[in-house]
This record gives sequence, structure tokens and C-alpha cells, in this order.
Amino acid sequence: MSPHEITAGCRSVTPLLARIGDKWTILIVMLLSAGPRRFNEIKRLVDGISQRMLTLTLRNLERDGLVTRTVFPTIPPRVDYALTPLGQSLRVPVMALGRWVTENRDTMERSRTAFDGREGA
Amino acid sequence: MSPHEITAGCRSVTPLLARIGDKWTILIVMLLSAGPRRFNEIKRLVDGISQRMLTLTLRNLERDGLVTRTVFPTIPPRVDYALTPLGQSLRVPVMALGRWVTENRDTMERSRTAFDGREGA
DNA sequence: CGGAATCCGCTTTGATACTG
DNA sequence: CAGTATCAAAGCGGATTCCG
Repeated sequence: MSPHEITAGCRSVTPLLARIGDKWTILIVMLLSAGPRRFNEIKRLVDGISQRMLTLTLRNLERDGLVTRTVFPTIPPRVDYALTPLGQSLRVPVMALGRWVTENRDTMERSRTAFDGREGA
Repeated sequence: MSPHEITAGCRSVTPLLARIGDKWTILIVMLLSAGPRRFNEIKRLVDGISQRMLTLTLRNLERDGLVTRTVFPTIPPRVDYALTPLGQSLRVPVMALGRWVTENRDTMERSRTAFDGREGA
């Protein structure tokens, strides 16, 4: 496989990485993996998220088919969000990445400290 | 495990995802997995990257201990970049994510088209 | 309750020019 | 060759206000 073929193949992966690497997506996916939640329920549980970003993040997840949005036409309105099977399946590779992080976080942190020390001097 | 514990655990994963989800990191990691490369060699192979972003991306990778930078004090200067064992190990979970993308890209794309169709109407 | 609309600052990225 | 410096453009995220 030529270098250009390698990089060409990765260009399809990066967009997803960028999507789930944004500030809130993973948090919400993992939270919903425990079961459906209402809008304000998520807002309370995900510390620090603004109403705007929660709306946008959920909308994108719905658009990608990772989350379903169910409206109950009651008063006051109620909207449930739940992971689709596709969303559930995404948890597998994401948690593999999570394991890599927990296993190598200290190594990376030491590397950073050493690097920054060399620079500061 | 409580919802807050779930989201708290994910907060350590998101920073890495954000790092490798940026525009160029994955491309460079995968390219270097085939062997060391010189600066301008990478620049040629990674289509569209600017000199500035290549410098910044490589510096961050070096800082995180994923890539080594070797300077040959010749004239003209020569600098080789290579993946560390840590960088090599990162390929495993990243490629798992890559497989998920290739397996589910079509499903996601259909979901997006359907979603956008509902909106436009 | 669950949003939508607006404004605004910060960060990321790119283009360009210069250097040892 | 392998960078650094500077500037401008774009995108992301936050705070606030309004609505059915």
C-alpha cells in the first residue's frame, strides 16, 4: 500500500474522530448507554454543558443515526433521547480507545513534562 | 456506576480524542507507521497540509511521546520523524475505530440523507 | 420543558514572508 | 531543508434572551 493510499484511507476516519472528539459527544453517548434520558436530565448529568451545545450535540447524533429522539406531546412537553443499535455498537471501539488512554496516560504525561522542561530551559 | 461516574471517566478520554481527531494527526501517525520520514517528505505525502500545521502537529506528537524527532546536523539540515512504541501501540485502537467507520459509514450516510430530507421539507 | 435566535470571544487553521 | 513569525479567516462554544 502506497503512502498516498494510506493517507487517503485515513481521511474517512478523521471526520468521525473529529465528531466524537468534540467537547460533549462521547460524554452523552456513554451516558445514554445506561438507558434513555430526557433533555434536562442529560443537561443536569453532564456537568458544564450549555443548553445550546446539548441541543446541537443531540441533533448531530440524531442526524448520524446514533441517537433517537422521541417527543411525548404532553404539557409540559417531554423529549427522550436513546442510543440506537448503531450508537451502542460505537461504544466498543470507543471503549477500546478509553482503555488505551488509561493504560498510557501516565507515560504521555511524563513525556509532556519532560518535553516542556527541555523547552523552558 | 452512577451517571456522574460514567461522565467523569469519559472526561479523560475526550482530550485524546480531540487531539487525534484534529485535522492532521491521524494522517501523520498512519503515514509514519510505515517507517521514518523526513519533514518535507511528510509534507509532500500528506496532501494539503501547510508547513505551519505540519510543524505544529509533529511538535505535539513529539510532546506526547508518540513521535521522535532526530536531527542530522548536516548541510542542508535533515530531520527524521518516527513513531515511538507508544505511537505504534496507538494504531491498534485507532484502526479498530477505522474498521467501525468502514463498516457503518453507509448506514450513517443514509441516516444523514434521511434526516436532512425531513428538515428541508 | 425543550428548545431557537442572536451575539461575541476564543481557538484552530491557512497564507505568506522570512531565516539559519 | 526545516523551520519561525505574523496576520487574517473560519469554526466552535458560551451567555443571554425569547418562544410554544
